[in-house]
Amino acid sequence: MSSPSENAFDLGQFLPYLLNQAAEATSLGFQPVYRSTHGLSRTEWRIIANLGKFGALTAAGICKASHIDKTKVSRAVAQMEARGLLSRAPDISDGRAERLALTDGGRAVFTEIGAQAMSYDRALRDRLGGDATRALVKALAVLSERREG
Amino acid sequence: MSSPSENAFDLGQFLPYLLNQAAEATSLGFQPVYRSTHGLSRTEWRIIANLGKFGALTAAGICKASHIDKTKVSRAVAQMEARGLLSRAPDISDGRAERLALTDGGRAVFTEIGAQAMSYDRALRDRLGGDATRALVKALAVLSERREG
DNA sequence: TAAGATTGAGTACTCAATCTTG
DNA sequence: CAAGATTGAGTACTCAATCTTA
Repeated sequence: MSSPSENAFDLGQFLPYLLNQAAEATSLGFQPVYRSTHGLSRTEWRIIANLGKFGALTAAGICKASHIDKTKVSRAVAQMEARGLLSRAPDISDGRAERLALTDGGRAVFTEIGAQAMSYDRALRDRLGGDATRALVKALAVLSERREG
Repeated sequence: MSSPSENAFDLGQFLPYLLNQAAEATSLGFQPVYRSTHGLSRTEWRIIANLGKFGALTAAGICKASHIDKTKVSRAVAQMEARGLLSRAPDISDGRAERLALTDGGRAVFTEIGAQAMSYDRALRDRLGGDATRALVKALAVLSERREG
C-alpha cells in the first residue's frame, strides 16, 4: 500500500515532460551552430529564420509567426540592428509599425545556419525513419493547437 | 530565383522547433494547476514529482533523474524546505550528501497535482488516439537519447 | 480606446567559483 | 583531487506600465 503504487503519477510517462526532454535534447544539439559560431541566442536565430523565410515583417508579425514574447523580440531586434544583421524602416501604411528585414550580412547568416539546420533536421528524421517522422510531425501539430483559455 | 525558394530553410518544418512548440503548448496548458493553485514553479513541481515517485533522493539524484540544473535544484529545495514541502536529513553513508524527502504536506500536494496531471495526460492521449500516442512516445524516446558531444 | 513598440523593476537563470567531505 | 552542494555575478526573462500613432 505504501510502496510505489501503480496508481501514482509518474513524471516519466507525462507527455508534457517527455516533449520537453525531446525538445531540449534536439535544441541543445543544434545550439552550437548558432551560438558558438555566430554568437546568437536562440531567439535571435529564430528571428533571422522568420525574416529569412518571410522577407520582411513587423515586430508584431514576428511575434505572431514565432510565438516569441514581444519584449524578447524588441530587445533582440535592437541588438541585431546594432550588429548589422537586420534593418528597420518605417512602415508606409502604419506609422506605429516598423518594417524589419535582413541585411546582406543577415541573409548570409540565414543561408549558412539554415543549411546546417536542414542537415541537422535530416539527421534527426533519418534516426526516426520516414513513417515515425510523419507520425511525429502529425502528433506535434495536434498538440500545438492553441486551445481557448 | 529570388522568390521564397523551396531550397530555403523553413523553421516551421524544423523538428526542434516543432517539438518546442508542442512542449510549450502542453506545458502551458498544465501550468495553472501547480502555479495558480499551489504557487509552485515548474522546477518545484518536477522536484515534488520525483520525490513522490522515488521516495527520497539526494540533490544530485534529482538532477540525474530530471535533468534539472544543480543550482536550480539547490535554490528550489531551500525554498521548498522553508515552505514545509520537503525535509532534509544527513545521508548516513555520505557526509556530503543530504537525503531529501517529501513531508506529509508535500505528499498531499504530490497526490493532488499528480491526479490532475494524470487526468491532463489522459486528455492529451485521447486527442491523439492510441496508435498516434504510442508512435509519439517512441519517437520522443529516440530523440531524447543523449548523444556524446 | 486600442494597437505597435519600448522601457523598468523584479525575478529567475547560467556559469564559474567556493566550501565541505570522500 | 573529485564529488555533493551552495553562493555570487552577470545576463536574460516576465509582467506591468508607458509612449506614440490609428
